[in-house]
Amino acid sequence: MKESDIPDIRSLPLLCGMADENFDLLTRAAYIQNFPPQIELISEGEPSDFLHIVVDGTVELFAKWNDRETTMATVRSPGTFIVAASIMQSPYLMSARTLEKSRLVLLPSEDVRTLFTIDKGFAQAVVTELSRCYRTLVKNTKNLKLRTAIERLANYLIRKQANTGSAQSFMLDIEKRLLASYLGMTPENLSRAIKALQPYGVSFDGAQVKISDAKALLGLAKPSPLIDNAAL
Amino acid sequence: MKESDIPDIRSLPLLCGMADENFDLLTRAAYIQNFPPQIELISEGEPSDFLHIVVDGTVELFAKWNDRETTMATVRSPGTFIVAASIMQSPYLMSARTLEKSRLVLLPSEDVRTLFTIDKGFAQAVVTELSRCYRTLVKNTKNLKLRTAIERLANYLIRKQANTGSAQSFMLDIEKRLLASYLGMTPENLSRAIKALQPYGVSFDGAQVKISDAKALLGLAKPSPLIDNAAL
DNA sequence: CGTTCAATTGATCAGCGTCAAACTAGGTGG
DNA sequence: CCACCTAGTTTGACGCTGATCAATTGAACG
Repeated sequence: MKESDIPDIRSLPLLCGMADENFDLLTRAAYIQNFPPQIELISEGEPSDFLHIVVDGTVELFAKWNDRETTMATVRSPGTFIVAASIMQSPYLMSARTLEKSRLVLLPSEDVRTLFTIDKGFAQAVVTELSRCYRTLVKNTKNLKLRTAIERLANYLIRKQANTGSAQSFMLDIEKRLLASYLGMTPENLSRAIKALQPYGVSFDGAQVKISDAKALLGLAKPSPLIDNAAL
Repeated sequence: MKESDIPDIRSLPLLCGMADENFDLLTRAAYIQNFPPQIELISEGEPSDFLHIVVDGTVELFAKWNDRETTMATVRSPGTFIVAASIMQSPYLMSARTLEKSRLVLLPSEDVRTLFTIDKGFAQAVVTELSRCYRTLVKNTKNLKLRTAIERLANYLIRKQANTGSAQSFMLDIEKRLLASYLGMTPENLSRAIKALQPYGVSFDGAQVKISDAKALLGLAKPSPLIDNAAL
């Protein structure tokens, strides 16, 4: 790892509570790397050699069985993945691929386990991050199992609108095919879901979205903090 | 907590690595309780006051939204639930109910967080347990999203058979309606799945199951360690 | 201009839930 | 001993959700 990379990662949630001497130890063992989109970073079944931290970009976690494939979660900076596999010294249960140009830190799993026992701040950060991952997965699963595709889209738009200043109009910042995957549906189905939201005052013009009747959309979406609030 | 309860719980995976003096501290704060079947232990949205440990019995974790309900996981002894919520001081994301007569230990979340910082053995056990919960949820989600109802039943039967000595015939140890819920389907659908397995040499007589052509069943089920192996 | 790939649209189908009805088995009380 | 009740189970009919396949449109780019 180069000197110049260090400031970028010192402040990551997982590492900022760590004692300086331990952080130095870690940086000597860690890698930082840039990846183009659509690169498969890890494959399920492989031994978990590295804990991955997303510094920039987006990574999709997915799983396969018998020629079928499903998206399990999407990790954005500053998230991490495979904390659990690293801790347990067990094989990956999911594969990961970049969705866009991304920058990752790779920490050798062995060092993660060592640091966990010698650095209290890091131990605290690991357990917090692991809890966050667990709860994110629970919320994701609830979203998928309890809501229809249309309801998932409606809630996504409401969250997006809130994140972009609550203006009536805003831009989608990802391709629709990726959005479809992120929402757990096919691109065809997303097209239909978009049309199905028209009666609720939602109109699309390319990547431009306009919500003209927020109340009607809320009535359909029925957002719940126990599913939609990322901070919880 | 009574003196007589202590031996039962000293050896639980979450507690056995703990220093004696810390364990004593904990037992003075913890509760141990028996519950009849079908009792709702916690409800999603409530503050997470206690970490729960299943000493005996079975607990179902489920979630609701907008009058719909879905099973998220099933916890058997010696499992735990709501570790993540306890650590994060966040509200429960799932509700829990007993499926059968069960015996639980309740540890106040505040003590869990305190002990985590002062007892290394406990910290290690917590992070291991949390990782296990996470990975169990991932496997569960893969099972549900990648397999059809029939395939899930086939894999369940194969696992069950292995657990009961690999005999050709064995008994289901739970009601079919509970099995249906555990496998993420309706009782009606389970009935149909059972019939659909007949061509693969599986016959039911009440709770008695007979697998006459294990090879055919395996060909359908295609079990994978990354989904079906509880130890991974 | 063609080439390419995303996005849309329509037709069709598989999986599974819902509803209602029939069937079964295990108790209970006359 | 039998009629009756209840709850779990099974069966059939039906509909909804969403995937798949194929064809078309649209937009970006060399």
